[in-house]
Parts: sequence; structure tokens; C-alpha cells
Amino acid sequence: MVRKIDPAKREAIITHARKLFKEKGVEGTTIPEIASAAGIATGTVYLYFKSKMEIVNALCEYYLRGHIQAINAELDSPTNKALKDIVHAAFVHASENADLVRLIDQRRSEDGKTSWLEADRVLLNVLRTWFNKCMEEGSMIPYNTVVLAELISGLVEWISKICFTWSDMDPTRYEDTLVKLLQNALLTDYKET
Amino acid sequence: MVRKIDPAKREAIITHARKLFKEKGVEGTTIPEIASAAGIATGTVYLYFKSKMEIVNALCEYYLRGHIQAINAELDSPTNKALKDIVHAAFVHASENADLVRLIDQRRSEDGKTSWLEADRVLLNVLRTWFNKCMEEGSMIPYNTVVLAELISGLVEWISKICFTWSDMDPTRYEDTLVKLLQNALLTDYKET
Amino acid sequence: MVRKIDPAKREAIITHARKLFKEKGVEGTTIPEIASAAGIATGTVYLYFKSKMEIVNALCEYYLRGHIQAINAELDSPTNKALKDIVHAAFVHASENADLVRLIDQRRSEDGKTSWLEADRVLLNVLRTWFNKCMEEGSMIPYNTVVLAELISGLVEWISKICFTWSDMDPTRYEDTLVKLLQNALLTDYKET
Amino acid sequence: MVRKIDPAKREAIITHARKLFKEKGVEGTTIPEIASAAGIATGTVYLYFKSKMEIVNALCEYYLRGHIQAINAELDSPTNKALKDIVHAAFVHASENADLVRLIDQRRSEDGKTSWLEADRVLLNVLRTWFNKCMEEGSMIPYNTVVLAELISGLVEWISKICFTWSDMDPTRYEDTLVKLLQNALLTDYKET
DNA sequence: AATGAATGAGTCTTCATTCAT
DNA sequence: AATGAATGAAGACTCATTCAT
Repeated sequence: MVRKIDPAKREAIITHARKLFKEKGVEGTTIPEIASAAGIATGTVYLYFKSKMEIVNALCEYYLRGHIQAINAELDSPTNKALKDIVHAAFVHASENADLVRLIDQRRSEDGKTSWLEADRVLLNVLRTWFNKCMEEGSMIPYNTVVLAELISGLVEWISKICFTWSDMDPTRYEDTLVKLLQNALLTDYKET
Repeated sequence: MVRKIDPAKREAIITHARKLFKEKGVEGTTIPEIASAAGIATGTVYLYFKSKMEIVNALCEYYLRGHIQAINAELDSPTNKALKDIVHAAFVHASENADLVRLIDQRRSEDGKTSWLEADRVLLNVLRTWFNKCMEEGSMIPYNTVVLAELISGLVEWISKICFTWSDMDPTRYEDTLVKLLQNALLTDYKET
Repeated sequence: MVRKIDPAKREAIITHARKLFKEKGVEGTTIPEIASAAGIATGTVYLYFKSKMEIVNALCEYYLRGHIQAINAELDSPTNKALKDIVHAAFVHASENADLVRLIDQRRSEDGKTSWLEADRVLLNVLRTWFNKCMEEGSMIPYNTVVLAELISGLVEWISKICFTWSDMDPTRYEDTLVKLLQNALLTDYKET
Repeated sequence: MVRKIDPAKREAIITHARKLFKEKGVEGTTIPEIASAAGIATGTVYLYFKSKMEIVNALCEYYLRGHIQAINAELDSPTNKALKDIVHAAFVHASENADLVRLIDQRRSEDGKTSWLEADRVLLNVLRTWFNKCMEEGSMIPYNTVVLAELISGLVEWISKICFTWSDMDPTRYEDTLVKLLQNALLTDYKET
């Protein structure tokens, strides 16, 4: 795949599209608007992205890559600490990208198989691998790790969406409750209130 | 005596709209199509629903009402059994209405404040009340019940969506894993693998 | 032509239609609205009027009949006084029915031959006859009375429209100027500033 | 170099819209029809005009500009001749654009403040200025020139509409009568039959 | 590579009128 | 006579995408 000439232009499109999507929604934003904001012509957008949806996908991918990185960085601690840190990292990352959380959520309901589902798979693998490790070393109660990965991944995304999109309660309350629930549910040597 | 507003006609619109939404998506379905399928004229649809979105909302409400009923019916058992039964009832209801689960998920990401969010609130209240009761009688570990209700409600919806929309794994695996996770996370006298 | 049963109902339709037309324009007012305001059913309107336009026509006719009466009442005075009084009577009548002046003006531009053009013709005849009389007795300069009648009739209507619809100047200024112009233009024994 | 906005295309839209409006009325003409007649795509029309009404306004403006020019050209003669020539020029211009006279008349009754009212104001100013000059030099009887300008301008428009839209009488009769009426009404040194 | 004018398919909704009761 | 539910034609406008330059 030949990279298009000017990465800065691609970046500009992404950046301005994100800003406009946040302000007016994906449907409410037109390609000419994005082009104009990025200081290029309408047609030029199509040299960098095959369609409007590709721009959306690029933004989703960007978010998920960051999400994976944030989580990956916390996997090496002891299980209990790692669990807390993973949730915390996920929360921080989500709070800093609340608009993309909403964007992903919208797109996920649509016509399935988009490119960034790849990133989704990577995230699930990371989690599954970690769960396997924890279960082998006995720090985590055995579960079906395929299901568990999907479940936990969704749980974090869901709670982030509620927390940063709709709720006006303190995010910490959400994070704490979630951590506690997961500790109780997953850890072998944890049983307090 | 003149012709009266006909509930059967409203029903027909709902039914045929649901079928078409399932086949072609909401955006892909036109009002004239729905009218034609229901055996009435285009304009007649607007005697029963103010807009296309109202039809979607009616379907969402219908689903949520059923969901609440299904859950309500299981709250009186002992906590442990109730937990299992609630999840099971929710799964059964979701599996029977997988198309509406997807529909709700799409709409939830949109411009918020629609009528059926009311039903959402009812569901959250039902759960919160039950959690309170369980915690008071000591069968459940104390949590912030507001957060917990949102968390669990979302968890079930999320896992249903994955399970019935994307996954091809046996739904029982999802249900069992979820039940186990919740038992471990919530119950005071439960700690097994 | 068989009069429909209830003249009060016809009156109610007219009255409420006029009020609604004034508030929201003809296009902005629907038949069901008029019916509802008049306390009857939609279909009933069509027992009294063949179409929406018939209601408009009835209102135009009503205005023109009043206009003719107002003018007729002033024709017997000496020419100079009559001229002043005609213009004054027309102005007063127009100011009291500014909404109908606007309504007539809109409809006049449309598909020609409507019933109330009959009333128009009557008005033109009244004026023409009076002009003839005045010219015969020598108090008025000879003109083509057919053209003159149309011209004067239009002049009054036009100036009323400007005066009561758009302008915010004192109507008296318009009336005085018009009277003066007509005196100068028409009367044999008048030539002052 | 790319394709530039093409004035000829704008002209084509105007021209074909005018023809269609004349044949089938404004409401009876659709944008796709206009586009098709002008040999372009529907959407292209919207590159040149923001809405259907903008096309109508452009036609009205075009007419009024011509009207002003026609009148302006006649203002330098001696008052009596100028008066005749103004009326004549207005009549000729109106007769050549009878469809636009009708169009303007329709729009004037609608929601006021459209761009071409500007042209209206210019016309009134031209007339008022000329009246002032004539009154100063003593060739015209003093009147309130603001009112007089509106009155005369409306009179000409009105009589043109009657003459070219409805009447089947010889236009010359209308023109002659109008000239005579104005001569009698306005000029100081004129008093014949 | 870049441009931006041109394309044209696509759709919700209104409302005057009808007609079964 | 009265009702009011039902009809269904009709149309302006948007905007993702293309392609001539």
C-alpha cells in the first residue's frame, strides 16, 4: 500500500474532522466542511480517504490503539494492582477522549466488519493473554477467558460512556465501584467489602 | 358514528416496521414502504406516529417494558437464585428480541433524551431497589447501588449484543460466565470457582 | 342553489378562517384547523364550501361588498365633496379591514376568474356610472370612464395596501395627497395647490 | 486550473426558469424541471441559487432594474414631455415583460423583506428626486413627494398589470388616460380636456 | 497531486379533499 | 347533515462522491 504523499495533510483532515464531529456529529458534518477547515479542496480529501466512513474508522482506530497501549503498560504488576491500574488507565484514557468513545459506540452498532475491529481483536487478545497468565499463576479465579475478555472490555467501555457522556456524578465513584466489583469477581485472595 | 382510531392499525405499523428495520435497517426503510407493507396509505402512518423516529421509539419502549417485566418476575427468590434467574430471563428476552437490542443500541448513541429513556430509568430503579434490599439483608456485598445498577444493566445489554449480534459462540457460555462473575462479585456467601 | 342548513355554521367558518388567515396566512392555515376553531368536523367545512379557495373568495367578496356600500353612500353629494368623501370612506373601510385588503391583493394575482371578480365588476360599474354623471353635468373633465374606473379603483386599493400594510407614515398624509391628486386631475373647477 | 463558476450557466437557469414560470407558474414549476431545461443537474442549480425563491427574486430584480433604467432615461426632458415619456417608457417596458410584472405582483404580497425591495426603494428615490426638481422649478404642483412617488409608481404598476394581464382593450387607451390624468393632476400649466 | 464544480439519487412529511359510517 | 379517519400525490433540498482540468 503506497502511502499518500503528505502525512501532514492526512493529519490535518483527521484533526479537523474530529473537532467537527465533536461539535456537530458525524452526520451533521460534510466533507466540504472538513476540507475547508483543513485548508484543502474537497476532492483532496478523497486522495487520503476512500470515503467519509474511512475518516471515522481512522479516528476509532486511533482511540483503540491508545487504549491498548494504556492497558498494556499496566499488565506487569501483581494481579491486584494491575487490575486497579488497568481500570484506572482505561478511565483516564476514556476521559481524555470522551468524544471518540461516543463515536466508537455509534459506529459499533453499524454495518459490522470495519477495519478497526482489528484493533478490537488485538485488545481482546491482550486481555485474554493476561487473564490466562493470572489464572495459571493462581491469582485469578478460572473463567472462560474468551468470554471474560469481551465482558470486561465491554464493561469498561460502557461505564466510560455512561460516566463521561451522560452522568454528572463523580467519575471516581464509577471507577471505584468497577474496581471493587472486579476484585471481588476475579481475584482469589480478595474478599472484603 | 365514524371510523375510530384503530389500535390494530397501530399494531400493524409497528409489526411491519420492525420486520423491515430488521431486514434493511432504519435508514434503509422508507415510510411509504412501511405503509404499503401494513396495507395502508403513507399519510395514515402519520395519524399514528408523528415521525419515523416515533416508530423506532415505540419499538424500543416495547423491548424495555418486556425486559423490565422479565426481570421483575425474578426478584423474589433468594438472592443467589434471583441473580441467576435475572440474568437468564434477561438473556432469554434479549435472544428473542435480538433485532430490538441492536435497535436500542443504535438509538442510545443518538440525541439522548427520547421518551423511552423513561423506561431505562424504571429499569435502573428496579435494580437499585433490589440491590438495596439484598445488601440490607446481608446477602450482597455493599456497593454504590446507583453505579452498580447502571453497571449491571449495561453489562447485560452489552453481553447480549455481543452474543446475539456478533458472536457465534454458544450463548450459554456467555450466560454462565456472566452469572459466575456476578456471583463472585456480589454475593457474600459465595466464593468458589 | 340550495342554501345549506345552518347559516351560523357558515358564519363560524368564515369568522375563524379570517382570524387564522390573519395570524398565519392562508397557506399556513389548514382546513382541519379552521374546522376545529369553528367547533365542527373537518368534513363539515366541505358541506359549506367546495374548497379552501372558496372560503378565501367569500372573505374577499365580503370586503368588496362593504367597500361598494361605503362608496355608494357618498355618491350623491356635489362632485368635489363626493370625491373627498369617497376616498375617505374607502380609506376608513380599508383601515378597518387591512387583513382583507392584503388577502385580496394576494388572490388577485392568482388564477384569474374567481367569483368575487363579480363584485369587482359591480364596483367598477358604480364608479363608471358616477363618472359619467359627473362628466355630463360638467363637474368633471372628460376621460375614458372604463379606464378611469379601473385606474381609480386600483389607485385606492394600492395606496391602502401600502398605507396599512407597509408604511408607518400617518394614513392621513396618504389620503390627503390622493384627494388632492384626484381633485387636480378630475375636477373642472379646481386648480389650486 | 479547474472549472470556474460559469455566469452563462446562471443565465441559462434564469432564462429557462422564466420561461417555465410563465407557462406553468412558480408553484407549478419544479427545480428538476428548470435544471433539465437548462441542461444541468438538479444540484447544480443550488450552486447558483440558494433556493427557488432566489431565482424568483433574481427575475424581479432584473425587471425592476430595467424599469428604473427606462424611467431614468426620460427624466431630462421638460416636465410635460418627461411625464408622457416616463409613462410611455414604463408601459413599453411592462408590455415587454408582462410575465415579470405578474411575478412581481405575486411576490410583493408575500413575506416582505426580499432583496429586490432595494430596487423598489431606488425607483421611489428616482421618482421623488425628479418630483422635487419639477416642483422647485415650478412646473409641477406641490405634493408630498414621498407619498406621490409611491402613489405614481404603484399606479403605473397597477395599470400595467390590468392592461397586460387581464384586459383585452387597447393598451394605448390605458396609457393615454393615465397620461392625461397625471398631466391634469400634476402640471401647473396644463388644464385641458 | 490538487482542485472544486458538477452530479443526481434519495425521502420525509404535509394537507386538501374524499367517503365510509 | 355530520363526522374525522384515510388518502396519496407532490417536491425542495442535501451532500457524498466523481472527474475534467
